[in-house]
Amino acid sequence: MKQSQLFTKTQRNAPKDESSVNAQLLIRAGFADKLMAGVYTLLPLGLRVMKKIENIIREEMNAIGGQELFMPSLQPKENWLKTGRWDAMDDLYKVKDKSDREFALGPTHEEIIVPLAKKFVNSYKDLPFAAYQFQNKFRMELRAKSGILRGREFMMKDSYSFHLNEEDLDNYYEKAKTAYFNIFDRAGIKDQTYLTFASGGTFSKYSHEYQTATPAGEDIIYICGKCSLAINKEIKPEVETCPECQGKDFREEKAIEVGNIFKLGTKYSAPFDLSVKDEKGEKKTLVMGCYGIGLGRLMGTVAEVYHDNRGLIWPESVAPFAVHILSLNKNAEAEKLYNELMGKGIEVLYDDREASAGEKFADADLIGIPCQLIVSDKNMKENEVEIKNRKTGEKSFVKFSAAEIIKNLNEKK
RNA sequence: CGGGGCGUUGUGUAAUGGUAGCGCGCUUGGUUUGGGACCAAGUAGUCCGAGUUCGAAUCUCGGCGCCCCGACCA
Repeated sequence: MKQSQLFTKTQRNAPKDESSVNAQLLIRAGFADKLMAGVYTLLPLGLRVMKKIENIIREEMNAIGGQELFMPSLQPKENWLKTGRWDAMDDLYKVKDKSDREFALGPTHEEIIVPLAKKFVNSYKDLPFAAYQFQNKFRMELRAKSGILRGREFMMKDSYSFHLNEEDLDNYYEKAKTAYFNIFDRAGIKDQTYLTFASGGTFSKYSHEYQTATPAGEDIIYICGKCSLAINKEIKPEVETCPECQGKDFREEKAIEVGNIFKLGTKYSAPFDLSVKDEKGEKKTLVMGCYGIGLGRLMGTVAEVYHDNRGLIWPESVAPFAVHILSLNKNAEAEKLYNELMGKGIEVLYDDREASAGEKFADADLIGIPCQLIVSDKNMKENEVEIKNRKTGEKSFVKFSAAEIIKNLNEKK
């Protein structure tokens, strides 16, 4: 994409009403715009990052047999009454239509997927299965905060698995754990993301959170020095030794909860009487698991983990573009290179604006595309392109040819 | 929901009772082009409502909004 065509612009100053790093940088660089507290528009650059994250998650969910679907946000009150959450959940958005009929704006989708499963699942032979979606969730947070990390409307991947018995759930749950680590690995934050014991399991004693250690985190976790499993502060008083390795050595870190998986048991299947006949003809209420990842929160977390004083530094896997061409001259070379790279399927942002070199460098560093290609008269004298790594600042010069550039990029992977 | 802070052009700020000013952006013209260039001329603002006062961005009351701390967060 040509940067001159991009309708968003960078801002030199951070907005005064944002103090979190993720919001300051994402807004300054033109990835997001705040509509109101806890509600953000994703701008073209931000949406590209979100789609990258979404695709990583989709691939990993498909790999463990997840089937993608899409459920509504506007939901009938009756379903929520059935589980008791119409009254019990105080962050539920409730809306009325003209005839005073009430609806919920979905904060999660157990109330929808369980009745849905009931329509199709009749036999133990239909089990197990897992379904997932990417959907905006609505939660009436009393206090939205930390930029895009805690919003009132936010994109979430939620999956639900359905099983005949606990053993089968355990089996799938372990697969989900692995898939989640793959996701955080591919998003570039594996090294600082910890599997964390937390409260909230209705079936097992604990649920599992994926917590990414960063000073911007809202949660406090205790990381076992021996096996790197972590324990959320909310349950630490109950847990003296590491449940995994019996270690007693913990270090405290602030962390962001980027994912959470639960064994739900029959908590939601029972109210809707979601059951099948087993091999002996006996009625069995289904056992469920649920698995969530906040995509916006993941994006914000990556921003918190990867930035410097000049701006964002995206991992290649989630960067809005693979390369950023900075044209410092008025000749046609940069445009040619742009077309050639695009022709080879490379995602390119091309800074073709009438702007000073310094402004282009500053904006490129702010936007944080991992690889900058600098085309200038100086470099063209040698018939070269300068390749600059956003993260390390390392520069290399290669022949002015798309093939040479691609070769160089591949060598660095 | 409790506590604290804040609300001035698109954005960041100054003006503490007396002419709403500055940087950036944007527009026009010209000169520039390897780390947010320069000159000139323009553009645009006191969150909303009430009150005090000769006079309110400034003081008072109410509302709305935003940020931070806490509580809350299947």
